[in-house]
Amino acid sequence: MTGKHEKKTKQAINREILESRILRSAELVFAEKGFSGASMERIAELANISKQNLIYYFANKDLLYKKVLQEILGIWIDKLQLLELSEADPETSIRHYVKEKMALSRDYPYGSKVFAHEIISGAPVLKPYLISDLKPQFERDIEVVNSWIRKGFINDIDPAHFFFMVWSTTQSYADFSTQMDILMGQSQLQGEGYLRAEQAVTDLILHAIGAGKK
Amino acid sequence: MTGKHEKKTKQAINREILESRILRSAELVFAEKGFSGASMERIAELANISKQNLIYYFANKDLLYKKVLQEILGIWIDKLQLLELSEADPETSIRHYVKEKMALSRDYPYGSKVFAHEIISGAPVLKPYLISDLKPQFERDIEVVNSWIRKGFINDIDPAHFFFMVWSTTQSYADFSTQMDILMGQSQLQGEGYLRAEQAVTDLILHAIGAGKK
DNA sequence: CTAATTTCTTACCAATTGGTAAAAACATAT
DNA sequence: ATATGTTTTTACCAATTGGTAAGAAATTAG
Repeated sequence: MTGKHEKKTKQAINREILESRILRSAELVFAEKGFSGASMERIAELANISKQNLIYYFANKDLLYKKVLQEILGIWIDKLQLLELSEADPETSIRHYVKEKMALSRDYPYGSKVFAHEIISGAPVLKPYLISDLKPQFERDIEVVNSWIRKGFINDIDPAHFFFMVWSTTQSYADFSTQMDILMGQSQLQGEGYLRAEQAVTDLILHAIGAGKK
Repeated sequence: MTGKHEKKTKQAINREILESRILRSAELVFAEKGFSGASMERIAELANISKQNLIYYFANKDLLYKKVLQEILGIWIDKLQLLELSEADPETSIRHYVKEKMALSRDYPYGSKVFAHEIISGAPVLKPYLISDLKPQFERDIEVVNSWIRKGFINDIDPAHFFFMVWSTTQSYADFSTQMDILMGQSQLQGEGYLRAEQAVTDLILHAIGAGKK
């Protein structure tokens, strides 16, 4: 009745801990260097184990990379299809959507960067997923926006390009944080500053589509 | 009187041709793999010369990478500071700015990707330039936008975040083209389709700041 | 035509890469 | 306590990496 965790041995517990520590290290290294630039040695070093021991847990680099991408996607998939609640009015939906996306950029910046490297490099690993999972969802979301337009809730915008704008803008707070930190000063994007960013982005996007003016 | 090209030997001409062929090849490889993932061998292969011969023209990988970045920046710097013409009204200025940025993404997609890899990786090479060149220009441009706000030409937006939105949106048409091609179909972003993208982005951005409504 | 210079090729090389094989150390179940 | 896994270490290795050194080939200048 207690699920599958009746008997968790010391080994099993340590394994979980170590595997997630490895995945975090891998995420960091892949975020900084991309797939080809990342080295197993460096990932092992960050996880405080030997390279051979790393390979014991993740048999090869491709597999480790896929696991990292998979983990990120697991988190993103939910949040990326927020327009499920299509019955809500545009302003509420979009506010929620942008907030969630900005939270992802703040809370999982390394994942976002791994993702960005992968797409920029031509999505060699992610392409199948983009086709099978993201595309249908994208088309559903476009339909939601189109219905808003038909009902006169928002301007007659191009939904696809609108989504591209929202994605790239929100994601840039993770991917291009280096540039932003330099231009604004690092402190400007921490804590309260990040809230201000969220507010600014939300306002710009709501105005862009003419939402909330009935 | 004819400048410095009175006597261009066959060698000098070939050198120029070959060097730019190498730089184009390098741009491509760096765009796909980032700095660490790119190999001199692969760059040489694309340029149809031997690795050793490549090294004869560009003594090492760091130097070649810097040259590629430098070349891109040379093109970008001009176009990135379009708000020089601050006497023009906001709508005209922004239309021009977005058009130029979209043109850069279309005409120099590889350069844009190299740039993106570099920034995502923490801008190890570009950081000094960002501080010394981009930042002052950024602050001037922010002042221009602020003056528009004071004059009541546009909404009371946050200029910094507005620029981040314009940059990330326009640049994503180069960096994330793989994703867009999958979602929209490749043909949708070629020729006429790209013009539609430009129009959509311009409209969204103009509405976002409330320009052109006097 | 010859000497000087530039370009390209051949032959290497040390360091790093991802990965294998096997035995030692450790933990668990009976 | 011992047999049975599990985890970690030690010892390698072939392939690729960026880069050097030196000579051959081609071009240019005098």
